[in-house]
Amino acid sequence: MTKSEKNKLTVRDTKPRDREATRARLIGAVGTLLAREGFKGLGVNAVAREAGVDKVLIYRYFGGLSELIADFGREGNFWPSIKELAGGDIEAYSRLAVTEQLSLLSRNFIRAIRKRPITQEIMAWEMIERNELTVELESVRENTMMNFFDMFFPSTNTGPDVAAIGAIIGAGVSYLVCRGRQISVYNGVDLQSEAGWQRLERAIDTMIKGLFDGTAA
Amino acid sequence: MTKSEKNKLTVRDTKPRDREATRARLIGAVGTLLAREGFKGLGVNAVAREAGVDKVLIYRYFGGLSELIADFGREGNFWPSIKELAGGDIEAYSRLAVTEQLSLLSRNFIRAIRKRPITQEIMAWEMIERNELTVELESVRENTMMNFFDMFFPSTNTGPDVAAIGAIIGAGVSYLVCRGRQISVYNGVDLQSEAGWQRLERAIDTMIKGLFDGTAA
DNA sequence: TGACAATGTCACCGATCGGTGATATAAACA
DNA sequence: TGTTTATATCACCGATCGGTGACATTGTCA
Repeated sequence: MTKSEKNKLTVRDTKPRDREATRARLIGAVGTLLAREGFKGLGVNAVAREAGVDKVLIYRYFGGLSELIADFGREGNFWPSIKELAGGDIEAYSRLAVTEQLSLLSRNFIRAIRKRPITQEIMAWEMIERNELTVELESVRENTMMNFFDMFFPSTNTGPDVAAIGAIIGAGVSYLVCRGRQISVYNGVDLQSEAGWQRLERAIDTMIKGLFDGTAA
Repeated sequence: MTKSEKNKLTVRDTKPRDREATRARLIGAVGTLLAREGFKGLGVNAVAREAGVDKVLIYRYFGGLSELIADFGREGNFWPSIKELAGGDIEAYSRLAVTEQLSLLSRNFIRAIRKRPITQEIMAWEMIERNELTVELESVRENTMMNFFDMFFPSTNTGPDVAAIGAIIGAGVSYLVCRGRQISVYNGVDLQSEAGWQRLERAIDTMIKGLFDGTAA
C-alpha cells in the first residue's frame, strides 16, 4: 500500500480551523526561532515546523517567507522609543544639562539594546544582508535617532559635532553588545559581566564630560 | 550506454599533477569567493567550483573546508600590525603626546580597516558564528590591541580608562565601516563619503582632546 | 618492464532547501 | 439535507548541500 492509498483511508487529525490563530502561530514561530537559532536557520521549512503547521500556509496566508517576516517586524518593539531613551519622562529629560542628557542617553541606550536579544540578532544580520526585517529596523532606528538628536541636540556650527559623536558611541555600543554574545573580552574589557559594562558606561561618561569642559564651547 | 561505461571509454583531460599548485588554487579561491560573495556562499561546492578543481581534493589535501579556511586565515594580513597602527615608525610614535598618540591611532585604525574588505566581511561574520576564520581574527586582534595599549597606554589608577575608551571607539569604527557596506547614513553621518569619515575622525579627535584637557589628569 | 602510490575526475548518496498540486476535512450556507 | 468554500495536510518536484567510493591517469621506483 502506497502512502497515497493509505492517506485516502486514514483519518487526518487536523488543527482547529482558525486562520487568524494560524497566522499568529506562524508569526510567533518566527520570533521563537529567531531567538533560539538566529537568522541562519530561518527558512520556510523551519518556521512551519516550529509553528507546527504546514509550510504551504506561509505562502497562502502571507505570500511567502519575506512577507511573514515583514509582518513579524511590524509587530515587534525592536527599537527603543524616544521616550525610553529619554528615561521615561521627556519633559524632565529636556530640562537636564547637555552632559547629563548625553550621559543618560548612553546609559538608557545600552540597557535598551542589551535587553533585546532579537534586536541584537537583527543588528548582527544587518551586517550580512538586507531583508525585510533589517530594512524595517534600519528605518525605525534612523528615524528615532535622528528625531532624538534633532529634538535635544540641534546641530550648530560651534561646539562638538554631537551627531557624529553619537554615531561613534551608538555604533560602539551596538558592536560590543552583539559581540558579547560570542566572545567575552574586547580590548581587555569584559563584555559579559556587569562590571565590564559599568566600566564602559564610565568611560563614555568621561568622554562626554570632557566635551563640554575646558576649551570646547 | 551509461555514464560509467562512457567514462571507461573516453580519455579524461586532467589538470597538471601538482599538489602544491592545487592547494594554492583552493586557498586562493577562498579569498576570491570571500571578496565577491561573502561568507554566505562559502561551501565546499562553491570553493571547488571557483578553483576549477574537484571538491574531493578539499578533503584529501586539507581534511575539510574548516582546515582549508584555517590555512587561508593564516596566510592573510587581515589585521593591522602594531607598526601599521602606529603609522610606520614606532619610535617616533612613542615620543608623541598622549592625545596625539590616540588621535593618530584612531586615524590609522580607520584607514587600516576601511582598506581591508575581507577583514570587514570576517568581522561581520563574527557576529553570526564562530569558525576557523573568525577565531583566528579574534585572537590576532585581541593580542594586537592589547599589546598596543599595554605598550603605549599602561593602565593606571588615575586618569581616564584608556582601554575602555579604546574599546568604544574601536568598536564604533568597526561597526560603522561594516555597516557602510550596506547603508549610507547612520545617525545623520554619511558612511560612504570621505566627508563623512572626516567628520567621524574629527569627532573622535574632539573626544580625545577633551579627555586630557580641563579637569582630568 | 611491472607494481604501486599520488593525483585528479566522476557518479552517486542522503539530507535539506524553497515551492506547488492534489486531496482530505470542517464549517457555512442553500 | 446537499453543496460550496475555506482551511489544513500530504506527497512530490528540482536544486543544492556536504560527503564518499570507484575509477582513470600519471609519475616513481624496484
